Amino acid sequence: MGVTIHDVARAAGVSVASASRALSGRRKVTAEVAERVTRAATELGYRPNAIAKALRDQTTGTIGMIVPGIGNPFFTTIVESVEHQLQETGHDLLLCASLYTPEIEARRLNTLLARRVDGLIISPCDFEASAPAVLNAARQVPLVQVDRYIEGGGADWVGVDDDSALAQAVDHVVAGGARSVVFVSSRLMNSSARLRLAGFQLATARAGIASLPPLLGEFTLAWGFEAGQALLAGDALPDAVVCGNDEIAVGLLRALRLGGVRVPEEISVVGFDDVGHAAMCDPPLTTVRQPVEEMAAEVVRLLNQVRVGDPRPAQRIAIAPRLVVRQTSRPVTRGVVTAGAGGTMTGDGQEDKETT
Amino acid sequence: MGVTIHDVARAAGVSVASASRALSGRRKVTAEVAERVTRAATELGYRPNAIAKALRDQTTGTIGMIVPGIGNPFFTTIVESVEHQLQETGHDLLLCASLYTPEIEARRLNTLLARRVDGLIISPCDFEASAPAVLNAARQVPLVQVDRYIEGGGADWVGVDDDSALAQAVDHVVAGGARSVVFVSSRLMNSSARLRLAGFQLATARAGIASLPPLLGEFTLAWGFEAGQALLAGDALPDAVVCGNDEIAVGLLRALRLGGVRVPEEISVVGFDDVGHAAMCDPPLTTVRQPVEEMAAEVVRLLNQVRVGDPRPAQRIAIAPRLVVRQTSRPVTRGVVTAGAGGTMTGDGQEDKETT
DNA sequence: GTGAAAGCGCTAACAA
DNA sequence: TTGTTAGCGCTTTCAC
Repeated sequence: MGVTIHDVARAAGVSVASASRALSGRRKVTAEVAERVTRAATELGYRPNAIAKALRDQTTGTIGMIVPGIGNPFFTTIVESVEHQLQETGHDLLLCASLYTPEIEARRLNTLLARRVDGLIISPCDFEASAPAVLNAARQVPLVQVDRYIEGGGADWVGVDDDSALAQAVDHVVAGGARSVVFVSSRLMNSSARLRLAGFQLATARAGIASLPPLLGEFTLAWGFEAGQALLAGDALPDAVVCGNDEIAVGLLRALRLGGVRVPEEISVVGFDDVGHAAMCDPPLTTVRQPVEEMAAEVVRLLNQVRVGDPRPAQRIAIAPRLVVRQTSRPVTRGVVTAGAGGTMTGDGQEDKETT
Repeated sequence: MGVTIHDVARAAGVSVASASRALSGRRKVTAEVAERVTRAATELGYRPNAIAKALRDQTTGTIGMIVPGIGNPFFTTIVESVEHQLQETGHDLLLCASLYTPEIEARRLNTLLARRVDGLIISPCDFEASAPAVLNAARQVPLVQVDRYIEGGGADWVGVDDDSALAQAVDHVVAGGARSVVFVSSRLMNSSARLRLAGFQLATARAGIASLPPLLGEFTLAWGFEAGQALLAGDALPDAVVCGNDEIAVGLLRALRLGGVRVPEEISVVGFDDVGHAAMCDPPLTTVRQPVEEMAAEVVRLLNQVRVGDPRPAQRIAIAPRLVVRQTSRPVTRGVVTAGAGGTMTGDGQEDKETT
């Protein structure tokens, strides 16, 4: 390291100001100077020091993002989409994981703030415990929550319309003949878990069917597997299971398979997210697809629009998801029209039937 | 933003130097001063500016990491492990994805270098095309490659011993009675694809069995599915398939299932990586587990030991992996001892049998 | 033990 | 158009 703009200026026989102007191209210099400077720069292997520029400009060209865990495919998808959206604005992404721990989350928030990120995107791990640190951060820098959010509505949020999602899932299994449905999801320490359970209960009530006690653990394969075993150990299987995410659904499917239960003949299973593996598990998973790319676009849009200290009310943007019908749910027996629900078996996701 | 150390110093009635000393605690100040400064800092909500500190110290406390794609679960696992290892050293991770594109990779490398990361961890997406940018970066800052590497051996590398891995996989299916084996993997634009194919060919030659022409596409579910269909369309199924990663294996399994082929009765399938889903697919996948945490530890160790400009030879560290036998491969019929290979069906990964 | 001041690399006033 | 210079916030000599 070590060749600075001074070195370039000296080599080109001009002042640092001219070198800076030539390099940035944002101010007029003679073609001659421009030429000499650029050549000197490449010859010396000059690399602009983004740190110095950031200190001078009071802006880093950096957006910080904190998600609970990068192991969860839903979060990696949303990270990818955000990164994709950020390309447009020329910002770099500083990604952190909170490991589902409010303390680590708060620490990450602090280091990102210390690094003077221009904006913050976060999916807070805990509905309550994450609140102080998130609100404090929102006071310093534009901040948008995605997917999960903190209590009190003090900061902007973009996510999925969980009520709509669960209504679609429940209505679908009911249309397939289910009369008893159980919800398998995460414990209620985060907003997603809360909203989805609430949406589920609303949907079952409206459909007039039995809502059995929910099984709440974690958003993981392991918990799905465990919950499946618990179901098998119970007196009678429900007609359908709706899951809080796809990981749970896949684990549950595995447990049911081991228990010799046929899906969807004996029981329907619906997931949530539509991660990559959903179309490749066996049978391919019927699930609610999150509109990840749209969510990411909204997040970035909101981030650019936020002004710290501006007392405008917090925005809340809930995007409607779409049910993707595959083969873990029984075909519709009445009411809803679903083209070719009993049709050919495909696993490549190309011929998924989607409700409209 | 905006409260600086000057503000703190003024509020505490001391000089900025004393404030700095008190805050960092790295130099002596009277208890009285320390107390006044810390109180002023908290009262004003002072946040040290890491950018200014970095400029002054010529070190950012930051490690840059570039992987081909964050959607591939193997890379997310290694990222998590690296992040975990970095906790110890107090460094933050700046994560980027190259999206499997050398041009994007080179750009990421440049912005990371501009941000003056203290070190670089990279899994170069292309064996050849990635080389110039990676070598150039290695000249500026400590750099360690992980998993994939560039041609010519010009930079340190930590990865898995692919020869050992493929030998274990091939020997295992051969021990189960396979006489013809096909390798399904990625095209040879990256080192992993090359090494694994080479390891496969070596292993089949040594085992004295038929090595059919490999099927090379991408490290994705979709390619695995497609390759499976190709296999089904062929004249005769091989006795076994060894895959370049687990994604391929899962996609392939799906295609075989749709084609009505029973695994492992009619054909054995072995994956590579042992990502989370491997234990939960159907049947649970026999695969070679990458020693990810050890790899991450080695990477970080190497990174701390690298000195730019130091002409020591490039290190190459290949860690031996371990075969995890689950249920996509036929039980051993002769030779190798594998405890309980015909035993109970479990899917939770707790009772996986591992070769020793 | 404390304070004044230099300087990290850069850009934008301000002058010329 | 070009050069000189101040200053972003911080830490660390160097005097005292």
